[in-house]
Amino acid sequence: MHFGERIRELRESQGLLQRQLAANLEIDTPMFSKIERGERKAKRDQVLKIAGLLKTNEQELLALWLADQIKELVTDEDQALQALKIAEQDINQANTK
Amino acid sequence: MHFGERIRELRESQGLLQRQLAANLEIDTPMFSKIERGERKAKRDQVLKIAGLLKTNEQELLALWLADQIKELVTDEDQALQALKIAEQDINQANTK
DNA sequence: TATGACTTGTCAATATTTGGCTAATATAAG
DNA sequence: CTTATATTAGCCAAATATTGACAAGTCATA
Repeated sequence: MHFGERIRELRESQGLLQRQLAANLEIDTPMFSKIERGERKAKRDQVLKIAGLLKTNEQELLALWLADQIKELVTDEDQALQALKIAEQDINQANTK
Repeated sequence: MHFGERIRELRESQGLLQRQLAANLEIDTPMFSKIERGERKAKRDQVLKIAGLLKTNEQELLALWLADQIKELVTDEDQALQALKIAEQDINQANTK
């Protein structure tokens, strides 16, 4: 489940149209469509606005949005999983220190 | 241990100078210095060249280089670890499918 | 002081990202 | 079949980020 899929689910379950959310984000409908399909990446502040508009958890959407970017970064890399492990260790290290 | 630290270790243990490696990469010494200190990010093909010049494992360096970028992407995000988990799951999913 | 290795700060060139526009497609109603 | 509305596709310009070069600085040592 990527970010776009999730916001589409939420949007449709609430009977909202792309153009309504797009208007609130001050972008046009084609751009919003691209974000939902994962063709374009939302900006961080757009994620927060979307969470507000869809009355959902900011944390969940931010996590999906970040995960999309991580996946994008490591796709086609043989060392993808190894790199994730290293990053995780380093972050944990930093947190406990 | 980030990418720059590792290549500095390797370079110094082999008695090489920044300007020697920089010349081989066709960048100037200040740029190489910045890469070692993590102030600038190497490009992927530079990572491979560096591995060759330092006679070391491409995989190890690529993993560190990717990990740096992942960390950069998620620093200051509360959902960093959660996002890493999601990305890991999705990648494993894709691999087994 | 003088030299060599490395670092810092700034700038221009380049590349990437973002968003808007127009047109195309799909779906549903009359 | 036509119309109306929603969504998607493709292209282009504006904004932003990245890359590398250059000049000047620090630091250590002879």
